[in-house]
Amino acid sequence: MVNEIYKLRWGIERRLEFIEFRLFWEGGVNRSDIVDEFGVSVPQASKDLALYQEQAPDNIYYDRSRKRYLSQDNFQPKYINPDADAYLEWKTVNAATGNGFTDHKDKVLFCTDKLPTPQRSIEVRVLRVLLECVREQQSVEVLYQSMNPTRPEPEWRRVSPHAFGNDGLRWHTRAFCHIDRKFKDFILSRCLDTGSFDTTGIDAADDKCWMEYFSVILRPNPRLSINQQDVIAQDFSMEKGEAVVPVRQAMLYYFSKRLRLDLTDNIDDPREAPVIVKNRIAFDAALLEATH
Amino acid sequence: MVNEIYKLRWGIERRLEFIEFRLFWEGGVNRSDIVDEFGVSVPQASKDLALYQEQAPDNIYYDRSRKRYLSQDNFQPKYINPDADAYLEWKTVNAATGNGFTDHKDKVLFCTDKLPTPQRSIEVRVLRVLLECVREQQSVEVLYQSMNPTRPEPEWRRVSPHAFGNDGLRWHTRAFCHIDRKFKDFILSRCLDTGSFDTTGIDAADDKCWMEYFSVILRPNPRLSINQQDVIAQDFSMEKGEAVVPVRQAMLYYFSKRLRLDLTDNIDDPREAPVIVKNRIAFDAALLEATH
DNA sequence: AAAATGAGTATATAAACTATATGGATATAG
DNA sequence: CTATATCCATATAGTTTATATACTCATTTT
Repeated sequence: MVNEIYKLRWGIERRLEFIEFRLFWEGGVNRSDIVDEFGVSVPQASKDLALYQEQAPDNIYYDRSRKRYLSQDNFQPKYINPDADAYLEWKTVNAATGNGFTDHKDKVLFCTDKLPTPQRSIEVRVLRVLLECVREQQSVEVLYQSMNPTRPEPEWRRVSPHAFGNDGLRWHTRAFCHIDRKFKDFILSRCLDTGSFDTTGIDAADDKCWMEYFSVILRPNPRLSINQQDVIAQDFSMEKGEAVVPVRQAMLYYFSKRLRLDLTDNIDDPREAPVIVKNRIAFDAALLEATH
Repeated sequence: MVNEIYKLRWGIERRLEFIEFRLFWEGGVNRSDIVDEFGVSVPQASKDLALYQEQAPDNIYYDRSRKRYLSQDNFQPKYINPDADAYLEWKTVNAATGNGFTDHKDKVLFCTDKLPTPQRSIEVRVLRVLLECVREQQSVEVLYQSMNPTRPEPEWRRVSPHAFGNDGLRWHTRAFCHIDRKFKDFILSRCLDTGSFDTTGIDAADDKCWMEYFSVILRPNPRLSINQQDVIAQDFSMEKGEAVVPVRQAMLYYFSKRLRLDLTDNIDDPREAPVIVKNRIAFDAALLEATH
C-alpha cells in the first residue's frame, strides 16, 4: 500500500491529534500518555509516535535525559487547529481528571480556574422534552416558576419553544407563551416539569425579536483618558473607534447588562463601564420594543 | 471469545457513545450519521447499531416508516453522562458543522445561540510561551498594554506567571509583576508579545490572594417581594435563604461585577441585582485587600 | 555495578474494518 | 400500480490495525 494515498483510520488520526495537542500545548508527551488515554498496547503507542515523527519530523524529538517526547521550536500544527480560548476552557474542565499538564519536575499542575457561577442546574429530563418539542414543532405544558408578582407559585402554562439562548450566565428557551399570547424567554432552571404535547399554531419565523438583529455600535467611554480609550478600542477590535455588534433583538437586554451599558451614568469610575452605545436612541427603541 | 468479559476497543466505544448521544439528545440516529462522523464503512455502522441494540435493547428501536433509529421512552443512558449545560454549549459550538439536529421533516435546525461577546482573541503564540513559563517555573518578559494612565504605551515588563483565570468574560494570567513587586492579573488579549525567559525567585504559594478563598454569603435582595425572594433562593440553590460561595480572593472583584453585587444601592429595580452579600463588611475588607 | 524506567522492534495471532454483493421494507414519483 | 430511491441487514474474502510476548537499548537512580 502506497503511503501517500492511504487515508488513516479515524482512531489513528485521533491519536496523532492527541500527540500533537500534547506537544503543542503541554510541551511534551509520553508513550504511557497514549496508552492511558486510548487503552492501546505499548507497542501500538510506539508505532503511533513513530508515525507522528514520520509525518511531522520538525515538530517532535525525543529527549533521552527527560525520557519524554518534546516539541521543537518551530512547531507547525498539522492535525489540530489551535485555539487559545478553547484550550483554556478544555484545561479547566479536564483539570479534575488529572489530564497531562506537568511541570518540569513532572508534578501535575492545576493552574486554570473560572469564576464560580452559583446557579441551579437544568433538569436533563425537562431539556430533553423541550428539544423534542422544538423538533416536532409542537406545544407543551411547562410548570414554570415566574418572577412575576402576580404568579407567585409555579404554574402550568402551554408554550411553543423554538430555540435556546444563553445570556452569558444561564440558558433560557425562546417560546411562544399561549397565556400571554407572545414570544418570551423562559429560564430553563425555572422549568420544573413538563406535561403533555399538543399541536401549535405558531411559526418560529413570526418571532421577529429573535430572528432580527440590531447592530449595536460600541465606542469607548469618552470619560476615559485618550490612551485608555485606545486600549478599550483594541480590546473590542474596534475600527476607527467603533465596533459594530449584531445582536438578536431578544438578546439586547442581556447584552446591555453584560457589558454594563445600562450603567454608564451611575458609575463613578469609567473603567467599570468601558464602552458606551453610540446609536443610543435606536438602541433604546429596539430594547423597549423587545421587552415590550 | 466470551462477550461479557471482553473490553471494547476505544474506537467502538466512541461510536456507541455517539449513537447513544444522538438518541438521547437528538431523538434519533441514522447509519449514515455514523459513517459521516467516523468514516467507517456502511456494514461497520450496521454492526455498531446492532451492537448498541444488543447492549441497550430498551433504549433504541428502528422506525421503518421514518427510516431512522429512534429512542425509546424509558431511555437509560449507558455510555454517556448527560449534562444539559454541556449539551447546549456543544450544540452551539457545533451548529456551524451542521451536526445532526433535525426536525420531524429532517430539516437541519439551528436553534441554540449565545450572546455575542465582542473581544479581541488571545494570541496562541503568547499563551504557549506563558504556559511553558508556568511549567518551567521561570519568569518572562511580556509586552503588556496596561490601562494604567501612567503607562499609556505597551511596555515590556518581567512577570512570573503561575496560573490562568477566567472572570466570565475573558482570560487573564495570574503573575508576579517584577516592576510592581506584587502578584497581579494580566489580561491575555493585552499581552502583545513575549521576550526572554529568566529564573524567578517567586513561589506561587506566596500568592495568598489566589490561593485563599473567601466564602461569600449571598441572600436574595430584601427589596424583592417575599415570593420573588423565594424564586431567587431557588435559582441559587440556597438553603435557609443563603448560599455560601467560596471565591478566590483574587477573583472577588470579578465576582462582584458579574453578579452586580456592587450595584445594590444604585439600581431602581431590585430584579436587576437579585442577590446581595450578607457578610458585606468582611467581603469589602477582603476585596480591598485583594485590589490593594 | 545493579535496578528501575522509558523507549524501540520483531513475530505470530487476533480483532476490526473494508469492499463488494445481495436482498428486504417503505416512501415517493410518474 | 410500477419504477425508483432510500433506508436498512448480512455474507464473504481480504486487508489493516492492534495485541501479547519477548528481547534489546539508553539513561537515571540507588
